[in-house]
Amino acid sequence: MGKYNRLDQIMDYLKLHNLVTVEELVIATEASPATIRRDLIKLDQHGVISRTHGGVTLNRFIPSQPTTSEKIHKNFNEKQLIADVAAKLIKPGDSIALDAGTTTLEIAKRITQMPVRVITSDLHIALFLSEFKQIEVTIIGGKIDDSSQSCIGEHGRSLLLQINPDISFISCNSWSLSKGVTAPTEDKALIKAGFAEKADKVVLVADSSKYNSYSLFTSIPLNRFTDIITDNHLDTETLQVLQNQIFKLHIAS
Amino acid sequence: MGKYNRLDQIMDYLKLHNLVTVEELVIATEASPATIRRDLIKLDQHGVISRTHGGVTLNRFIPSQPTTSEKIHKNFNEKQLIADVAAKLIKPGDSIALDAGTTTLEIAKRITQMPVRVITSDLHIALFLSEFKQIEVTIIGGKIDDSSQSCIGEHGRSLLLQINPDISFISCNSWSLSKGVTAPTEDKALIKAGFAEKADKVVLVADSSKYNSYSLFTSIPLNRFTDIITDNHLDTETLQVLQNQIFKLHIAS
DNA sequence: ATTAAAATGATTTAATTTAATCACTTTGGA
DNA sequence: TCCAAAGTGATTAAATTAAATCATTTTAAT
Repeated sequence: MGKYNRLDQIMDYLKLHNLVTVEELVIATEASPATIRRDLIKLDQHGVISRTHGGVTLNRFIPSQPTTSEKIHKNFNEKQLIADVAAKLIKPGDSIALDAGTTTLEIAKRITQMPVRVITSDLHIALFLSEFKQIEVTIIGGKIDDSSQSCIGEHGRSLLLQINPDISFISCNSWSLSKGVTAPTEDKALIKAGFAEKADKVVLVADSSKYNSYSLFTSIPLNRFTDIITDNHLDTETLQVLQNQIFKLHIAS
Repeated sequence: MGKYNRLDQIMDYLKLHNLVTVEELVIATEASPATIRRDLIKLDQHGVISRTHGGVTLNRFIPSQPTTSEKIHKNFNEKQLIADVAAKLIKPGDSIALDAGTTTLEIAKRITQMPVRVITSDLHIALFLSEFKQIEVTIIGGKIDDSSQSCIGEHGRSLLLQINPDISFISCNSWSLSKGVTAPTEDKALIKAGFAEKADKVVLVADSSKYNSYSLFTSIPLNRFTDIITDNHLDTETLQVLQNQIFKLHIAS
């Protein structure tokens, strides 16, 4: 075979096979076990796979104890803390909307034992939560955006505009007081805005490292939110400004 | 912890954790390694998990070499053969619709390297295919049915009625000449019917073991199909009858 | 063409996991 | 209450995997 590079070969094999042994990969790639192990160490460091003594899997975004690389790269702890605070806002019986993202996935992991109704644009969240009987899951539908593996487009947005959740949790890659929550594409911005449209409480979950950056499309002005949950790394100046806004500011720590 | 039975505890832990070691489960359940291994053997025999030397994962329906129990329980080989035939009907550039199910998932696994557009109601298929760059994926959206982890309801159906795929692949749990394709709930029947509505080719993929059984709701009459793909275990009498119908009968073997 | 650097493969050793066995405990009738 | 059966835990031996080391091959630049 060996038509393209071995790391891609390994990744493709993992995409097709769930749980895999080193030996399987040796056969699939026609490389030696030593080489495979070296490759797996690399992939592990990138955080895309999980390893145990005899097994390898693709990380399907359900990891709870994150790989070391994940901890380093993506301020994991802050997201955990933010999700803790967010989950406390949820009561049994609530209808909640979950935007796509890793922080909202963390929220999802905290409500598995609670009877709630969830609407989401995120395939991982939908699939994950659908395994728990107490939870009724709705996915908004539409074209799948590769990078986030979530739904975009008018079809899904129209559903968001028909539904009135108790709480809507919105994540973002960039937010600021002047430009609000912004998104890199119009599609994503429209979906995010949809999440903010009909909910009783509209909650932003965003770590401080994303504050004061922005993308091309403004999605939601900050004064649309009823609550903003972030971590304790904002400087005191910004903190004071944000505390005097219409929304309630929660500092997770 | 130990409030409910250990097997459920293990399953819940697996739902949350992707790749797991025996030792982790020992800690989570407060049982001995020996007991955990005995439990894992049971779960493996039921086909719900995969094991290697040091690792355990939940089967997330992407297995390619199935567990032995799967082979026995669910006429796996027939589905493979049917999917082989089905995949051959697909050309690069096609728009195809995939109903929810394991047979259609097998079809999905055969088109990962082909540039096609896919619309589906199945969360597993959507998530799986969204990992491949060549493929544009759309999910119909709506409430998630627990048992099949696929979308049901009017919202998704409305999208199906707006779209005109080249080929629609429909699976089923029961089919017969007199009652057509039937489904256990009205919701599921309506979605299946939606898949048959606008497609150029409408293809039934169904193994012979499901022939001449039926559920409560008729979804699609057989004469709506342009092609039916099944295995070679139909008796000669039925075979003759089915060969003289309006659809083209493919026997996978 | 030559050489240094990187990547790979093979071998041996160490670490880890599993399987098998047996003793002990719990459970559900008689 | 007693007993049999099933389930559980601990121990040891066997099997499997990973890590470390070194020789070999490939690669890329001069």
